[in-house]
Amino acid sequence: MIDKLEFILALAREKHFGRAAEACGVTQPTLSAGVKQLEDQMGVLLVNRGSRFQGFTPEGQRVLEWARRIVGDSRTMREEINSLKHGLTGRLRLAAIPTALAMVAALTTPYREKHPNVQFTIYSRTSIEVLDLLDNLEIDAGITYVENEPLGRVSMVPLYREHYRLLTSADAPLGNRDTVTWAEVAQVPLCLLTPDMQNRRIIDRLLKGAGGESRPTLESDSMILLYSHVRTGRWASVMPAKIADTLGLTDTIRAIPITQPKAVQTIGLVVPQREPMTPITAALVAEARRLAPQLSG
Amino acid sequence: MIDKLEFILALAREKHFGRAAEACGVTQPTLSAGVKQLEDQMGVLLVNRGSRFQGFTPEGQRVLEWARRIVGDSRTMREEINSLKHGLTGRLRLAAIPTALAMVAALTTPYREKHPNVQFTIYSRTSIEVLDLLDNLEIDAGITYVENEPLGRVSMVPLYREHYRLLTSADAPLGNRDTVTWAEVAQVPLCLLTPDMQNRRIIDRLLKGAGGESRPTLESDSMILLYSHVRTGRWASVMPAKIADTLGLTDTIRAIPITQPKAVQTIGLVVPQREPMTPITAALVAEARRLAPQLSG
DNA sequence: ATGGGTCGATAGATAAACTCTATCAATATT
DNA sequence: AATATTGATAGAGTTTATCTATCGACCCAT
Repeated sequence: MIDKLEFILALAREKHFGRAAEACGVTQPTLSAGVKQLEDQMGVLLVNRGSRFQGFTPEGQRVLEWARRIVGDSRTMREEINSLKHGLTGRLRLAAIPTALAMVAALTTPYREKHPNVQFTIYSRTSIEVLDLLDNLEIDAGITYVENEPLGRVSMVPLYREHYRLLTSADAPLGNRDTVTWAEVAQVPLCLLTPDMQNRRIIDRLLKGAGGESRPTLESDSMILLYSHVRTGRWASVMPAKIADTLGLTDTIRAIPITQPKAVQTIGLVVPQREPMTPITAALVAEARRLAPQLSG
Repeated sequence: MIDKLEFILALAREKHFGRAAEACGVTQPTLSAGVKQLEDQMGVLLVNRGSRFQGFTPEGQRVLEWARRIVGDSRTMREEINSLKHGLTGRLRLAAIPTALAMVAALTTPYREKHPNVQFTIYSRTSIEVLDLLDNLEIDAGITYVENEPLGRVSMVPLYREHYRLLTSADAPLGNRDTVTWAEVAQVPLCLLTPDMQNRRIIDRLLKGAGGESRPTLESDSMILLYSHVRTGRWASVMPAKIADTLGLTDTIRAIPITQPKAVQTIGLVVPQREPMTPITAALVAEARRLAPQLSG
């Protein structure tokens, strides 16, 4: 029964019988039969079909909600029992927005010291995708902005606040300054994240607010790519202080605080709002709470 | 998978493989195999056996907790989907303490007017049994004392307060009084509920508190039996005002308020503390909230 | 001790279910 | 109109589930 509910979850995120089946490790007829069996048991059509997937019926949407809950609980149960026997083992699946990736190590390192048998899978995703993955039980926790997007049925632990820096070569324009304003930054050609990233949208808003415009010379969804360009000394970028510090400054590259306005965004750990949490997730939340005071600033 | 969890629930309440199997509608080997399969999947022993059931292991107790939740959720899901399609249908299983039985009709009658397709099963049970049945998902709601027993993971809606009356023939001693005290009641030979009923224990306490002793001439677990004896005019009893009124007074039988102390016990509706409730249960809670103000006093 | 009774595990046969491959009909896409 | 994609269906093979019958361990009475 529970595996049939997993079919529903897979169908919800893949919106395609074939791919959903593949994700569940079964063939498409098997998944179709499973969905049909659920429909028979409930006595209601759950999925609108017209030779292709056309979303869920109202009843199907309710079943989907319940499936999230029941499947989640059954996984949590397994994990909890396993922890009772073997201590904390298994895999912690985490997704973080690119600008937060650099601080993930601050969470995983002490975590691993306490629970050496837990393995990690960490995805780099947009803030919206992080919440999606959480909803679909594809990750155990996310690290993202906690203020802007409407958070659904999740709990959050604030971790730190983002302060922005202009990364630029020391001999470039503004390169010798101790602080710069957003208005000044708006004059510089920048390397920025792609617009599907919330960080980019925040920076766009700040630039526009300072009377400038966002016309980045180069866009990417990879922080490493942005940074490697800045390292050449011929490009500039705007990054949160945390990641700028982590990536390390050379003698030629400077990270100049941007003031006026001194923008801050809160980044936090987000986990499904369910009691009790899986032991693996609970341990991460504990770690986040421990870490938050040190990071804050 | 979920049906295996139902095996665990049945085993928890029957404490016997054979009876649990019967309760699940399967044979004993089937239930044994189901439990073993769960144990294999979890990789842990769940049940202590020594040629007979000896309770759950610590892991088994955790699984039991989860089973309550997961099985409950899956039933709620089915019911909710069914309600979406056919309106409120199905069976509302209710258990009430004997002294509250008379007021159940005040709940079921308006309920039935709004939801004519819901059927009722109503058990008369002790207050402890009511909570047990709730825990084991054998009933949807209970009506019992809400103050005395420690209530577990349940929500409650207060319904009314019990005031006690001496039921006695008009020509018996005290029969002509407008009020009596507990001390006086203690002098009368009474018909009372059996001591496993909390109502009896409360009355015992009150009698003892008034310097008397509880030596009922007749005990029964049936209010009808008690009342039929009182109706002969040769017996007396102590009952809550609600039930005395409902049973109806004849010209020869009087229900005399007992004062000093004017004892009151709150009776309420108890339902499993789970969000969301089954539609059938939610409707009952709504009815209870609507009814409570009228009943109070 | 010994024998009847109870309880849960086990074996083997049967029935039910599940899942696969192959294919079809309906709809999109070009 | 030709082709590709999508999900449903048919049929075979396998797995899983359930039953009946029986066994061994334990309990309790004699």
